Amino acid sequence: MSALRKKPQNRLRPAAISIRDVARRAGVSIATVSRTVNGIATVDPQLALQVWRAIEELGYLPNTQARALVSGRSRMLGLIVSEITNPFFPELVQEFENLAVAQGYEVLIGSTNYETARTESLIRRMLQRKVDGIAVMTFGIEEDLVQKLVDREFPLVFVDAGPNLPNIRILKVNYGEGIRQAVQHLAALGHRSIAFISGPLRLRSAVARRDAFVKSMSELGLTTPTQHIVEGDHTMEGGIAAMESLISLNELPTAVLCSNDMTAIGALHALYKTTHGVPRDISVVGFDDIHLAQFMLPPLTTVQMSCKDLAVAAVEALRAGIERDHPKIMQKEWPVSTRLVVRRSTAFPRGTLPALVEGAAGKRRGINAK
Amino acid sequence: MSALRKKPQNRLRPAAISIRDVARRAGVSIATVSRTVNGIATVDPQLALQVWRAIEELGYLPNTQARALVSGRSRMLGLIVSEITNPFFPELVQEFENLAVAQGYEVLIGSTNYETARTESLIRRMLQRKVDGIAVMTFGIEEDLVQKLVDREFPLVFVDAGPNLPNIRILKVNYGEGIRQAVQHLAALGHRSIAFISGPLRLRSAVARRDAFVKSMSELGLTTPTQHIVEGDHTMEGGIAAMESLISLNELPTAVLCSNDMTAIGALHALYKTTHGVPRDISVVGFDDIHLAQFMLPPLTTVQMSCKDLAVAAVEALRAGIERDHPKIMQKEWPVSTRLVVRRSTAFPRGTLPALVEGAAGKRRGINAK
DNA sequence: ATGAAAGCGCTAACAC
DNA sequence: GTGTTAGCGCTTTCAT
Repeated sequence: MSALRKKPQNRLRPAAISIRDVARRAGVSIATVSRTVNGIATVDPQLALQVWRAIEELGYLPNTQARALVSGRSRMLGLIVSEITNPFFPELVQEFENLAVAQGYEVLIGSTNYETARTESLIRRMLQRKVDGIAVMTFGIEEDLVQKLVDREFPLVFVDAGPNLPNIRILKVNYGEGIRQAVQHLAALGHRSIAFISGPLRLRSAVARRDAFVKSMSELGLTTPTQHIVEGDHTMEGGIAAMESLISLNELPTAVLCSNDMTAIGALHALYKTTHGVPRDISVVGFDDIHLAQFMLPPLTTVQMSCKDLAVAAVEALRAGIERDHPKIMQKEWPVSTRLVVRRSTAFPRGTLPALVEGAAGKRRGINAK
Repeated sequence: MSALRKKPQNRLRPAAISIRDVARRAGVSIATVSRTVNGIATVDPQLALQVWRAIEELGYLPNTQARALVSGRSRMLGLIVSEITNPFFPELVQEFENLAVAQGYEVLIGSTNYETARTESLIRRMLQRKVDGIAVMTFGIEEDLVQKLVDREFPLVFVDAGPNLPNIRILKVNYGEGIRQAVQHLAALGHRSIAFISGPLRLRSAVARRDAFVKSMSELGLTTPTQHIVEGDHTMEGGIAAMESLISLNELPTAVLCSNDMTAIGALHALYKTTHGVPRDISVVGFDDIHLAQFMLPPLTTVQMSCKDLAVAAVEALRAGIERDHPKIMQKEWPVSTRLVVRRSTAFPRGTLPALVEGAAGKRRGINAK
């Protein structure tokens, strides 16, 4: 009874159809099956046909694990985002995934929730699953966590900034572009007192957005008092808190630019609660242009950062790091542009002539118009 | 030069630290390393210590692919959702992922976008990656796609309905509960003419929600004319269209219950565009209670279906199908409850005495109050 | 053009 | 209690 026993069958599920079954059925060796499946040109067309038929009949699916084990490549990409529940990220995930799948990659997603421990375990898990590369789209990450990844000489993509190393590629978002358009739009309407609700300032991308705002303002000869730059945290709750602190000020701004759309939605909500009208009393501008933005009340004027562009750049940059024959293998920086989308949450400032005329004509209505 | 060559090094990245390196460093066999890593009790504590130290020093991470190959289990769970960009799903994904990771599983996510071809490729990819089980949380899926999965005798979880087979577990959402509360809440406020915007009716869960509404209405002796039940598609755009068709009717309802929150947000938007006030003219109720719901203008009254509960049930039901020694291995149906959350988008119907009193007192403000 | 065989990193049976 | 060893399913030499 001992010499005959071959397969111990201690596995939990019955073994699936394997390459050997196909080979037997097609009357060829497993090498030929492998070659056929991988589209190696030297296989006799006749044999290839037999193999494909056998595959069809048996419903064979190559075992990805085994393939990965022998090839050293998993064809999986890691995608790390800040918070999957921030609507911007699902949109990004969707685009990223579509592109990755089209290139034959699977995507492992993880959100850091801004927690270091969580991020660490995320990275360890992805490393262990042998992803071929990781895109860190958190718009900022703590430095020593970066180190963990960098040490592995492993294809990586960061947004905005990252160590200058051969395996690292950076997506350079041109915040200036869109934010300048936003500031100029507000200035053209007549706004002079424009506040800014930033993201969490330990994230470099949040700093970059704030700096772009300050720069655009000074280009127009406008300054922003310190108390008109409030730190938020890129959530609706943070937007509410920041807007409330702005409202409590003696000098209320006539417009507020937010570091992302969730913050802007929170600001809208805070204004609603305190019976301030948007855009009648205060104009609000967001950043990201999430799908939801156009459905806000009023529809949100916002700076669009295209998820599609971001995802395309991320996937291509990763592939450039992974695939030996990628055309842009040497490209380190991948540009992403931004632009303003004007909707209904911005208008002439309160008390100005155009605003009064508009108000009388009743053409533009903010919410809470009393 | 031929007899000596061992490692062909044709792989793309240098081979990582393997179990053999650890064994060598710790001066033990690879079996001992394996036992140590897997927490097998029979290992000598002294040796175990040496092994752990070696692991530490080398930064060894066990290769998940190899583990999966030999054990026949990948410790990956598939999670299929309808649309990752519908905010309900990221919340679900988040909860699901947290639970799965806590149990040592990784999650492969896919959204069908209601496309059959996409769903098919999704299923094939997950099968090929050898996930240990799949939770299909699309709230309805086409029957022959189900078949593809069912045939594989593979742990599966569906929502609401699915084939009665040993490997399949069903999450039974108690729609009646929350929807009855919603209808009774509206009826208590004095609403008699309540419309319903459904989801896409080819999805069984959408039908279940509509039926729960009709049943709750008839329990109160209320009927809903056919034209007051409009089919949406669980998107904001669909909610807008459905609400607009409702508005164009001769007999405008005083309240609208929606099959999900996105539909309700669309409805809010449509009402805003046509200068109808919420809740002054029309009360709106959503379903799901996504995080965003409380930040809508006005904050949305909605039926909460807890993501957490849903995720807990899904992960546990999957584990019951995967793990031989799971306590609830025989449980086929996993209940999930729903309940009403009252916010500001519902009020007394227009023209009724309480509404007039409220209006005069100015206590409750809807948007667009003119 | 095809097949035989080595071996990817690991687990588990078996021998000691 | 520990080591030796046989595969898991596949790709890729190497020999034919």
